Amino acid sequence: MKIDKFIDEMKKQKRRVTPVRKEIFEFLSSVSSPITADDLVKKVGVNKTTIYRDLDLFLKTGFIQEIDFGDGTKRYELKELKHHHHLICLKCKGVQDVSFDENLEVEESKIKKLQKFQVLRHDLEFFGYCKNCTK
Amino acid sequence: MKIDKFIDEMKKQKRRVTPVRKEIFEFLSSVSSPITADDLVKKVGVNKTTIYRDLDLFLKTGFIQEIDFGDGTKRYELKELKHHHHLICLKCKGVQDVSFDENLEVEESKIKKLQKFQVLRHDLEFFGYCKNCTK
DNA sequence: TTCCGTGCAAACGATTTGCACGTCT
DNA sequence: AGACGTGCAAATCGTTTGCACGGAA
Repeated sequence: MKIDKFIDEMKKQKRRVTPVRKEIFEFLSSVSSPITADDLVKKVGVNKTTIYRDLDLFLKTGFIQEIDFGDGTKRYELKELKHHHHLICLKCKGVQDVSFDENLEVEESKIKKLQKFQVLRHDLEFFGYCKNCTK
Repeated sequence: MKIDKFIDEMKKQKRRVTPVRKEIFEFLSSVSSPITADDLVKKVGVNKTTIYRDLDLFLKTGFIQEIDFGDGTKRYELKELKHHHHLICLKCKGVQDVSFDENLEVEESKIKKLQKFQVLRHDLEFFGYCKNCTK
């Protein structure tokens, strides 16, 4: 997402576009894998309370999404165009994206029908070894 | 799983089958949704350090699996016969199981071929509203 | 003036670690 | 004896809260 669109959207939602928020957004734009709050603290050099609060705001306003790899630390990435999942390397901890041509909607409609459960979203992560770590 | 099989397997792996471990196992057998370490502390009445250590052991020995719903607390359940996923209600926090007839192996082999990533396992959770909470 | 954004310190909740003691083999 | 199991207190780590200050609308 372009920073201009971010600014417009923030203004539309009556949120202040501060230098700190721009920096957080820019850093999120620059990375290719989900990052932790602590990554942001180190890179942006802002108090962690602010980082957590701004991440919270970005979640509410829909700019980012939260991902949980099950290691006790939440990660965040820009909510981009395409719905995708993650391949997480158990050795080097690297992350790649993967998208399916065929998605899980078929399963979700079955769930709705058979179990009367209304699915809003799903999280799917794959764990294993990446190209470099397989050897 | 029957307690006898648990005992046999523990012995086979040269682990001691203590009263505490039996209780933990029994409680895990009795519940229908994944439980937290704290649930066990309350129910079994054992020190939390012991709970965490025995859960760790059970993970290593393969009796249980860890599930992360992204709420900052890990949950555990017996590793049963059938691979399944969870439907998590955002309102009442209830959990149901769901299994697919068709699994994700097709996708996993594609991942292996296209991205040279060796998938060992995946985690898939669905979030939404259960029957009662939908109204 | 009244929100809103930020920083700092303290609080919190889940999990882990260090150490002492007890128990099974 | 020696390895393993448990309890207790303290430490750690990620995240949240309370409060004060400063700036923008």
